[in-house]
Amino acid sequence: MSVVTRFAPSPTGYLHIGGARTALFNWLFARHHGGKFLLRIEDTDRARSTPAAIQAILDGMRWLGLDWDEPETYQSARAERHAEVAYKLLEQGRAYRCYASKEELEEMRQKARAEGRPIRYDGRWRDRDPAEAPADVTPVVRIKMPLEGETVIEDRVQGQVTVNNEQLDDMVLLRADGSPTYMLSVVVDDHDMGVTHVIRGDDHLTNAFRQYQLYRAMDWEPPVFAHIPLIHGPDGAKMSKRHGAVGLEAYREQGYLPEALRNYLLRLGWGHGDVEIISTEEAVRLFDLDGVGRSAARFDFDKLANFNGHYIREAEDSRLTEDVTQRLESRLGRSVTAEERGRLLRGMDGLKQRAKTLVELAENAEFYVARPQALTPKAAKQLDDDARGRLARLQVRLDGLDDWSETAIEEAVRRFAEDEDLKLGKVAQPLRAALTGSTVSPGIFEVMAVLGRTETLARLAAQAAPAEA
RNA sequence: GUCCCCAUCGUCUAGAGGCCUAGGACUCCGCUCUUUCAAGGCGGCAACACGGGUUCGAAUCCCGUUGGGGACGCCA
Repeated sequence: MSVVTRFAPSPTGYLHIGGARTALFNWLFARHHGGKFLLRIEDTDRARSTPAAIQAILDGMRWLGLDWDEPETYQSARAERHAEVAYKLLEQGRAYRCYASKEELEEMRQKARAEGRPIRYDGRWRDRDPAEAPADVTPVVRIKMPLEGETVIEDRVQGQVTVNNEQLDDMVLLRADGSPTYMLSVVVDDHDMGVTHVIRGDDHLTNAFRQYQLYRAMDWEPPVFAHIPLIHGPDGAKMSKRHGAVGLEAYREQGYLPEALRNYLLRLGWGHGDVEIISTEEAVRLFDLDGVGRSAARFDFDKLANFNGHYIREAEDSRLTEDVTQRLESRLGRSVTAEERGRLLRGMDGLKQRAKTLVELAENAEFYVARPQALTPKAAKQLDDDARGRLARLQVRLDGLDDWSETAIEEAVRRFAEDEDLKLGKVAQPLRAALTGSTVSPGIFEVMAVLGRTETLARLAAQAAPAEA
């Protein structure tokens, strides 16, 4: 049997981090087994689903590199088929019309809560004669759940999970307006789409019992269920706005690389021995449900940042330059010239060793594009009168340098330091401050080479003491 | 309240009865390299929630307690 998995987000918010991981696991599982990965938008909540949210999901999936195999399905387009299934159940006597009003149901719940009883529909119309139906209530269709026995699910992650059938009430399949409920829709869609493995968040575990019974009522073979634990925020509570990034696009803006997020998300709740850094190709090869843990995981931005730094270091300079250029342009409010872009590209290798996010990378790269406006406090400290005098003398030396290669520059500066009987740091730090406006940067000789002779000398002149008398 | 699930360093995890004086990664702290900062290398702090069993032997199996999470909609 070929594997078919699916990711079925509801477009009521945005694609959040938990959803992204669920999507990733489904994608990996399908790819690992050479099966299909499908995307289904559960937009049946007409009131809350928005086009913007659908777009955010699609964009997020693409950005994360999770490609789906067929055009995505929109659940709302399949309402007729869902209803058809419900009517069939009705014909077979496996479902019935319920005329209980909303007020009546609310009262039922209140009472149950007050008496400390389970909050469930009591099946009052299950065997009642439809002739008794009130004329002013349009009925809903409810499924007849088994009254006794138990429902057992062999969950691929949680193991054997059992519930007493008394716990399962007769859920609504079709609303009064004839539209299908989520419970009906998922089951019908998963069945019709040929989904073999339902991999989803833990929060659906109790739904699985109900859905399992629906499959049985239709005489369909239930899929394999795998309920993966939820992701919590650093404080142990459910991930929410308070925890910073909400939608996937926020992670993108904050400068995380998709491959880094993929790797990090993979390691949240899945393990394979001691390996931490796992390329996507490797992940496809190694991933299986056996490695999925059963307890909830907390999201740790520090570790994500660490992974991100790793992938930034591994990324192509041209790709990083492209991204950084865009970030700098919006930061500077002007376009980056070809020459400046060339500096970014040449300086990228040195730059990328020192950044954990693309935002940081762009910040650190800014001096290559724009002359430092204000010195950082520490940099200002480096440029005392002594240092400025030193720079002036160095400037003269550099001015006469024919070969502007990194090695030639280094040689010249080192010799200068020797001649002045100074440690290299005494020359390098003021130099760094003058050239970058900061005390932190890539290797200073590399910076000089990348900046070029003209620009370097110009920046030096701006900070050096006026020529000695 | 009822039901379901979970429980190893601060965090993510390895561990499927003896290999565990519990391993790795992130964080933090030293040292090292060094023109700064990173990265790297070396070292350090730090955990089997608790109580009962089962067994020659339990982090690993069973039961309970505690703690955490989730679900109880004509939302998905």
